[in-house]
Amino acid sequence: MPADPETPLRVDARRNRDQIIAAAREIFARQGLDVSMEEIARAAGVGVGTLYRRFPDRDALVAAVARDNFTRVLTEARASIAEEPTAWDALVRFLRHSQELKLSVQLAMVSPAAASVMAGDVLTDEFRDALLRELDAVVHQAQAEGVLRKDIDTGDVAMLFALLLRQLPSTDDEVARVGPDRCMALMLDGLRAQPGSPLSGRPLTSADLNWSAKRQCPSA
Amino acid sequence: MPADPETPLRVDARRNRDQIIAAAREIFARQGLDVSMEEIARAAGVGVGTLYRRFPDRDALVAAVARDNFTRVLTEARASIAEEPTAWDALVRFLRHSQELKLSVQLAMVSPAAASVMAGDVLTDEFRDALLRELDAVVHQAQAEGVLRKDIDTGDVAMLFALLLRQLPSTDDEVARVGPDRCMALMLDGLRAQPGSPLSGRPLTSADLNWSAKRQCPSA
Amino acid sequence: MPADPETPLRVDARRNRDQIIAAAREIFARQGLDVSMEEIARAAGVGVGTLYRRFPDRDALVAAVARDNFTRVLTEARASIAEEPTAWDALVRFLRHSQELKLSVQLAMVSPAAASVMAGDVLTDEFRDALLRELDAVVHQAQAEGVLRKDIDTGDVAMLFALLLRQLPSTDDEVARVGPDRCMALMLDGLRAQPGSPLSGRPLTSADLNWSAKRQCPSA
Amino acid sequence: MPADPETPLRVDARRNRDQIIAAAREIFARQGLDVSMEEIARAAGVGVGTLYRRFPDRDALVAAVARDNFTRVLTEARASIAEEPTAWDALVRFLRHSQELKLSVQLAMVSPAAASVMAGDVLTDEFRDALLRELDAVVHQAQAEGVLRKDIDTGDVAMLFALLLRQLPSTDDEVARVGPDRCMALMLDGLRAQPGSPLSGRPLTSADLNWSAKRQCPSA
DNA sequence: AATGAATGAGAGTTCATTCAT
DNA sequence: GATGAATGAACTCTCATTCAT
Repeated sequence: MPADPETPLRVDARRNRDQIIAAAREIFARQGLDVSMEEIARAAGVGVGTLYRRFPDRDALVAAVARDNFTRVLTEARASIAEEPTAWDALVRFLRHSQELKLSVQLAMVSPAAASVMAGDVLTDEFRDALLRELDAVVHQAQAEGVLRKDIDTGDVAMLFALLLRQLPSTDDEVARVGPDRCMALMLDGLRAQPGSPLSGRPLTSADLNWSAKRQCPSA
Repeated sequence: MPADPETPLRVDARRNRDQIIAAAREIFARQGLDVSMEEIARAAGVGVGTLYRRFPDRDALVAAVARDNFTRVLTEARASIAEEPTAWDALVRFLRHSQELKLSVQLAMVSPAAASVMAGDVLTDEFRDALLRELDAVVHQAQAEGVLRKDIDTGDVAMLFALLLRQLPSTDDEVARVGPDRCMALMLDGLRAQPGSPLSGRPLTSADLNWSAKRQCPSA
Repeated sequence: MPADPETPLRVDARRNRDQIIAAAREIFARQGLDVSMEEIARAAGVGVGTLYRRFPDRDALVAAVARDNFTRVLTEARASIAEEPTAWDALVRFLRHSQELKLSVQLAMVSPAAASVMAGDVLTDEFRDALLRELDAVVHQAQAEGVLRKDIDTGDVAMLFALLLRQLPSTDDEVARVGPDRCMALMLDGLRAQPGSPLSGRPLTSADLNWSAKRQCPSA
Repeated sequence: MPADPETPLRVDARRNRDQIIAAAREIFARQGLDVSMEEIARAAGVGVGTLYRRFPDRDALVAAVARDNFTRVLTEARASIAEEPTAWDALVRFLRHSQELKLSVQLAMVSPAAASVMAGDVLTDEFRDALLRELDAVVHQAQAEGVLRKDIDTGDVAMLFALLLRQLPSTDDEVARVGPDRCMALMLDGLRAQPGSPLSGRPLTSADLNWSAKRQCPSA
């Protein structure tokens, strides 16, 4: 019993943990959150008992999957910024690549059930803050570059971006493939519009995005 | 003994039925489909038994709520077309007003669970087809008006529109109020962009949107 | 509200009552006791409310059906005795004709659920006693006639007879038609056997058949 | 993960399974099939969950109890044949001992509800066929021995025998004890009658007893 | 008096979680 | 440490019975 939470897990335990998260991510993405623990354990090739040894309850597993995904998104965001020549390019690449993460990220932010799970999770908050800091920088710089319209702020971009992070209603294969790309391109054109049409309210900043905080729904 | 389904319900039965659908719509919108029948019945002010007398099972209730909403959307679409001076205005008003229906419409098209319930429902198919016909007309006319970009088609508009029909991650009140409006305005600017940035694939038509048709997922 | 239970029902009420009993008899015979009140009411062409006005609860209906059948059996028993030349012939005819009543009579005596319903019902007791009195006479006289073996009594005959009052496992049509007849003939040969094989215990009299009395199963 | 159904159960699981079947047999015999799963679980000393882990649903439990009993009957039939000096003695012993199994066997063949559960069950069919083969041999040999009347066949014996496999209306203890024995003896005398009275139809063979086969009743 | 709508207790079944092996 | 068996609360749905129309 490692009293110290920092104590790294034994290799096999670590492997189990990873397998479970991977399996859960896959299944959550494919079928939504409504899966039994039994099924996740089976997909991960372990018994339920093992699953529960790693994650005290269902919510802990969901949170872990969500955290895992935030990390991936953050990593990708940083890579985009580091490797692309302009902030606008970084933003585009980030959005485009995050498409790949769509299936999993949506769970972390979209499902009301998942959201309530994440409420108040410290690690999640940190990740989100870090992500928003990066995004802030890109957005403001893209505006300085003159490509991104000036009457918006990071919050607006993030919201638009969040919309894309949902699975579209399934259609046939071709549409499923190009549809999201086309939507994104249309959105990017909207973000680039100069002059755009007047927007109601004020630019929404990253501070306006206290996602999932102050949640009160007790049951969901 | 009204064996005939056409036989109108008794007034009180009718009232109950309406209350149930209203309550279900409200709750589904707020908490998603994952609500117990008990809870819906309570919200509607009736007993579970009554709920089940009206709707043979959970799916029947979901389907009824969905159909109810399709009707509302269709009505609003037609009103927009009839009353607005230009097709573009009609499109904008439709999208804007459908915002109000957002909470409920999403159930009909977005949730995979709901989608599987609707699969093969004749009435739903009719509503969808009627809706797409109206949308087709508006879109093409708006392009003729020169406002809507030419490299897209009804399917693209509908997809973008469908994205908005999701509940945004809840934030504080002000953001929740203006956020969707701003997103929509940005999207509209994207749809209006002339010239827009190049889009991948070909314009998606209304025929590409065989939502929920030919579904085979056995489990969902 | 007729304070006097003797007050005859109005003609239409009477007709309803009869229709309900007839419908219930039919359905009970065909599908067993496990039928909803709704279904019985529908088969009788009345609403549930009417059914409940006539029979205060489910058990009362079952009891009424049972009593109705006892009456029929008793009538047939008396007719057999009156019209047949020998007691043995009367017995045979009675058993053979009661075959026709089988489907319904079994409910009154066979199903444990029904039995518990009948427990302590005064009218049922009277009918049964009357029936046994008739049977006693026939049995003893048939013994006096020298046809029926002497080492048995009415209780034995009744038990054997009760066995036949069950629906045989369904087979194909031909078997279903002749099977019961053959069984009965074999039983009659057993009853006629002179000398028969030794029987354990003592002859069972009609007094030994306190069917369904002193029942204690509370739930069934 | 025993995907293989052959994998033997863990000892404790096995013990629970047996307890459940035993409890179910007892209760079914006493009160009929109309018992709640809760009650069966309680009688077996386990939770409902355990019951459902072992038997996916109510029908599976009924089927398991039935199969268990067919095995017992078959075993007894074979022992009778092996150990008794004549076929007639084997038949008598079999019938007499199967009396003990009466309470449970009736479930397998008598209740219409149970019958529909067993329809198409392969194991049940095998057991029944094996049982009828044994019975065929005994019956024909007993006829060769000159004890059993010649105008009947296995089907007739089985039908008569099946009648006994029902619970008699309960009476007082003494009668309940000797009653079935006396009935059986009377039946045996009927089977032995030489010459017996003429029987309608033709001898029913074991092939006539396609119990519960080709069932099509969808509701029962 | 008749009808059928409403009710709610209870049955079958699932699944998150605990615990013996 | 891992496993999967056991548990029981919760959910969906049915039906005997009551009550407004």
